[in-house]
Amino acid sequence: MESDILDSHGFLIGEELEGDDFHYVEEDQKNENIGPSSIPYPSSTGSKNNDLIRNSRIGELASNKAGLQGIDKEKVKQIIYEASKNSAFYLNEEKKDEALSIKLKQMMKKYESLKKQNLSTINSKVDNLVQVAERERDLSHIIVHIDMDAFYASIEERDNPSLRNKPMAVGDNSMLTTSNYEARNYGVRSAMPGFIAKKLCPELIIVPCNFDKYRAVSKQIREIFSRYDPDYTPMSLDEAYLDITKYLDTIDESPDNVVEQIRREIHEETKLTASAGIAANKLLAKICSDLNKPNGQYRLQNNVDDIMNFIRPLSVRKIPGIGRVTERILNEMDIKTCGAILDNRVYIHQMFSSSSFNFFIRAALGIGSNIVKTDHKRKSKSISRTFSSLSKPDDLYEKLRELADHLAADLLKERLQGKTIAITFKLVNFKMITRERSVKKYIHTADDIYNIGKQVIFININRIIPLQTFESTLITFINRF
DNA sequence: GCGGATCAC
DNA sequence: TATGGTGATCCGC
Ligand SMILES: Nc1ccn([C@H]2C[C@H](O)[C@@H](COP(=O)(O)OP(=O)(O)OP(=O)(O)O)O2)c(=O)n1
Ligand SMILES: [Mg+2]
Repeated sequence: MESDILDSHGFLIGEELEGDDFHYVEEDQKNENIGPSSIPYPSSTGSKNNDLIRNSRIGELASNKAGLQGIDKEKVKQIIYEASKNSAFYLNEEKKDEALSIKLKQMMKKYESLKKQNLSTINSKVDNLVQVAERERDLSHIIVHIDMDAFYASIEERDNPSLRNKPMAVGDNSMLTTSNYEARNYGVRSAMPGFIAKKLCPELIIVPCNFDKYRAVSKQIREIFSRYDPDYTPMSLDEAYLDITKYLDTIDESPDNVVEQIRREIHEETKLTASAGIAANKLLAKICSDLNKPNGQYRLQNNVDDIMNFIRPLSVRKIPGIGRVTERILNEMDIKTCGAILDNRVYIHQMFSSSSFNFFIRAALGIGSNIVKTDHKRKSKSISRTFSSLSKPDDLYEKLRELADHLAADLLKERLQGKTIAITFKLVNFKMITRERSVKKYIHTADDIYNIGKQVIFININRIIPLQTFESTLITFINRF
């Protein structure tokens, strides 16, 4: 029963590794071009379909993250929709949305039947599980999450004062990595195509990425972090967790003052601003770092009452690991806030896997990992490129050759070898196909990668053209030498 | 072990 | 004209 229906959507992504710590991302971006983006949010459902079980990725942008005071969210949605509709990208989003709606309907059937049942026996069992979770609460650490403000954009503004006080974004006409706060007032956001952003804000200035600069600044701020916690955990170029419990023992200062000082040092040494959250664990610190952004900080006291009062009214979407899809699933069950997660714990228990249940409950209780460590072993190394569509096998092989060479060079830098190779194809209709293959011997050379990739292409040639994006990943590592 | 989905930045 | 790149996890087979 656990979660037969909910099949795929993988919740848990971050926290649930929990016992240890969050995941961790190192030196991102290598791409020269422009790069970035992840899961675009494009469109908006300008066309109103009354079906509530539909609309996840469509719209929902104007998240208020930073401003949007004066702007009309509906207008923004409309403009994005007009610019997106009928595009291959948008059609694919609609298709994914449709598939999700079908799953949701199934889930709702189960949910409705649960509501009719007498769950009193389950009830006490679930309450017991909540108590077990509660026992894991640890309020003995002071954890800080630091997050630079509009990171890439702030660096570009710093280095080119003519960009200041104007709506500006970093990327190119195809994709933006981030925008400054002025641009956010127009609805311009990370992972938005530049050409759409310009419809929202015709005066928008778009500057190209300089990843080397961002990496250099990242190095600077990490050095500052190390002064306060040598074991700090970097989560990306602009973000890290620190456990300043020990540091506080060495001085007579409040957590707030220490964090003020960290942010001051960042500003003095980089001329950039950061925001921070201070709380008992990583989950809460992360949520807090967003509250007074930009250039602010927020302290949540290590106190159960304060924590519960803080988390109860929070939208589930604020929980790291609950994204667009999971939010929509929960909303279907009338669960919009963390408090509602607790209220509906029995249903959550019946609807989801036990690990998902634990993840939701812990989040709703404000319980999270407080383990902050630097050590990290990568589990995969990948390279991907998007290009104008290709259909001739030989062209695909040529692309594969380039990627294989590049990947092999990267592997060499870290002396890595692996025994599983994954090739991901993104078709021009944005459908993605992954084919993975394990080999007996560890591989690391460009030729090995190329030869395996070539077979994979050959076997799948009919379903992967015309091709738009090509990605090659090596997994299952051990070190060479 | 594989393939699709989700999530973060 | 045009919707990224990198790394990780979960679920159902
Ligand atoms: N989909 C994304 C999201 C972010 N980034 C890059 C650009 C950002 O500058 C940087 C940090 O991401 P954040 O989510 O912290 O966003 P910002 O720092 O830009 O803004 P803020 O933290 O003030 O909201 O990562 C990216 O390339 N692609
Ligand atoms: Mg940031």
